[in-house]
Amino acid sequence: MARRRSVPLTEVELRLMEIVWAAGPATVAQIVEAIPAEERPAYNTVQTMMKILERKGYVQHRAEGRAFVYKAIVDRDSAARTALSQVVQRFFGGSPRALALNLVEGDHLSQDDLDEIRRTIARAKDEP
Amino acid sequence: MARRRSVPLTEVELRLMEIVWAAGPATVAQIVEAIPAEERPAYNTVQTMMKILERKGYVQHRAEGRAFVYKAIVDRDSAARTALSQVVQRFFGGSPRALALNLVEGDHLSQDDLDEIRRTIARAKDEP
DNA sequence: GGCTTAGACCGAATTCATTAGGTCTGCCTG
DNA sequence: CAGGCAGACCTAATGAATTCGGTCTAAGCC
Repeated sequence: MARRRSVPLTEVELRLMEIVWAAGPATVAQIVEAIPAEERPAYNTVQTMMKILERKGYVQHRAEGRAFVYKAIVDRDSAARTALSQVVQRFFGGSPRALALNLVEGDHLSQDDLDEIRRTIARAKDEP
Repeated sequence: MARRRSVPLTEVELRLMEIVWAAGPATVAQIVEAIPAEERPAYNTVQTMMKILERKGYVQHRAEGRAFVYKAIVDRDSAARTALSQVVQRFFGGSPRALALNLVEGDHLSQDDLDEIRRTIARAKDEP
């Protein structure tokens, strides 16, 4: 089995991935346009970042006319899971249970949140 | 109110913080010794990292004899909370509830885990 | 056919993380 | 008192992340 790279996404990389995840396959130009003008980086910057994201294994490109169309090959859920398990690994001894308990015990959640979680657990119990 | 820096901990930085959290205030020499010989970095490396951790606001030092004793000024729970809320912010739209539901709905948790979480929620309900 | 232009490619500059080598100084020991 | 040593300080080197400027090329236009 080949070694997975799975380098974590940095802030800017995530910003670009969000666009590709939301918009589907896109050219560099389209990605750039999707960024509000005030914070829009240079075309070349995005181009470089996409190349890095491809090296990291998050996207693939194919030539379409003269442009490259980049397509996500890691979905958002998967990236979220990776990021989350990083934290679980680093701060909760690799135990998602510890994290969940911490969430429930801390005051991150409202009573409504807790109720919904309880309902969800009850529901899950019925369909194993 | 002054602006907090709260830079996230990198992998190596966390490694050193774990030692300080576990052992309490320690000199650079003590921290170095707490690392298994096979993976032990140079004294100077640790010294530099501790200086960075101080700049980032995770530790403080006081001179004790000729050596600096570093003391954590951010506790582990706090760091965990920061790291976690990073992920919540980045991948769960800032909603801890979304994360909790994701955990419960995904197959990260065993039935036992879910039961315990439910019990914990029930318990929390009684002592608001 | 020459000009314009979009877009890929290359390389440079900056900043932070990580690792570590020298240097300097004051304390302790023979 | 000289030599050794611990430990702080400064500096450097490498590598990744970010940001772009320039260059080159091929397609389309006049």
